[in-house]
Amino acid sequence: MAKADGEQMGIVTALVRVAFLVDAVYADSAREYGLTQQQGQLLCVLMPRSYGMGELGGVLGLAKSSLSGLVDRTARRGLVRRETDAQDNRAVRVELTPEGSRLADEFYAETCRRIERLPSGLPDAEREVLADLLSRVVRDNEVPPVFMVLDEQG
Amino acid sequence: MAKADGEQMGIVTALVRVAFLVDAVYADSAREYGLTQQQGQLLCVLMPRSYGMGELGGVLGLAKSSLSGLVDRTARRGLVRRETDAQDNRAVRVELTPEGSRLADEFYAETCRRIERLPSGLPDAEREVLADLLSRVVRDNEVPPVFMVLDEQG
DNA sequence: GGTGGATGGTTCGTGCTACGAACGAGTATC
DNA sequence: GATACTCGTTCGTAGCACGAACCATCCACC
Repeated sequence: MAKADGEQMGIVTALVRVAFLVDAVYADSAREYGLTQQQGQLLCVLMPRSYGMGELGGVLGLAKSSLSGLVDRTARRGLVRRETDAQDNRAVRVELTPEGSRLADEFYAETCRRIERLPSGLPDAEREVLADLLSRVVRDNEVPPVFMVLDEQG
Repeated sequence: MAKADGEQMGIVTALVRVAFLVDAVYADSAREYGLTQQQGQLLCVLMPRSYGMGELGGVLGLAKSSLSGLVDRTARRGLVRRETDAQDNRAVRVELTPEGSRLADEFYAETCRRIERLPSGLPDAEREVLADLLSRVVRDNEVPPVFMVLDEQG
């Protein structure tokens, strides 16, 4: 059943291609702030609060050693720091530095502007439907909070 | 306006989190076939036809040097090969080997199965709406064919 | 209190991946 | 024939991924 403006792709192809698109926009936005995609992602996750390494690894889907490296490199940039956990001397909590928080805010805001443009060809009502359907997919699949909901900011 | 099962996130957050989800599933699927995400992506792009390096770089969004490296590593695996372009001796065309084609088919089929499960919590009608809306976002943003539409296969 | 297992995180080794600059071979234009 | 441009590779560099091994700390059990 071809649509007027070309054959419709299935849900699978549409999801993969949209993911590719979002990744590209996200990576371009990060690059503007001198960040890699992974560093940007780390900063975004840390915006609401600090995380332990175990939980952070779970959210980002990274092996422990990968996360140690990512935190090392980002800490070396002065954007995050490790604090000893008062309740468990084995653990550390990772949090944004003031510089990291400032950069995260700017990166997050700019990334929101860019991502927001992607569905701008849809009428408002359809964009609302899209947001609802995608939100339910996110919830059904228990996607971790890799990007803040807009009103979560301080 | 909170939904019954939690506050709805905006379109931006939903898009980013869905992309994160799809990426994770795609990477897991690739790993099952001994592929990295980028190698899997390369194989998928090459399924319909061969590509020149310039065009391939454009589709995948990679620098020329990055693509040379990716093709090198994948060729070393015996999954792709370079052919001299008959019309331009500077150029090469990259195509799947028989082994690469076989692996690409399996990887693609399995990835389709896994991605197809993601929106399975939605009723059929809503999934159809989601496919339509996402397809339009893909078209509006001129996303390159990084993943085949299902009926394109031979 | 001592012991053993589990947990939290780091280091190491290895390979993949990204980019810009520079380069060589081939093509197109004058 | 000379020059500019194109195509793709190589080089140098840095980031990033994982599993194995390790060390320090915590907790349960005796």
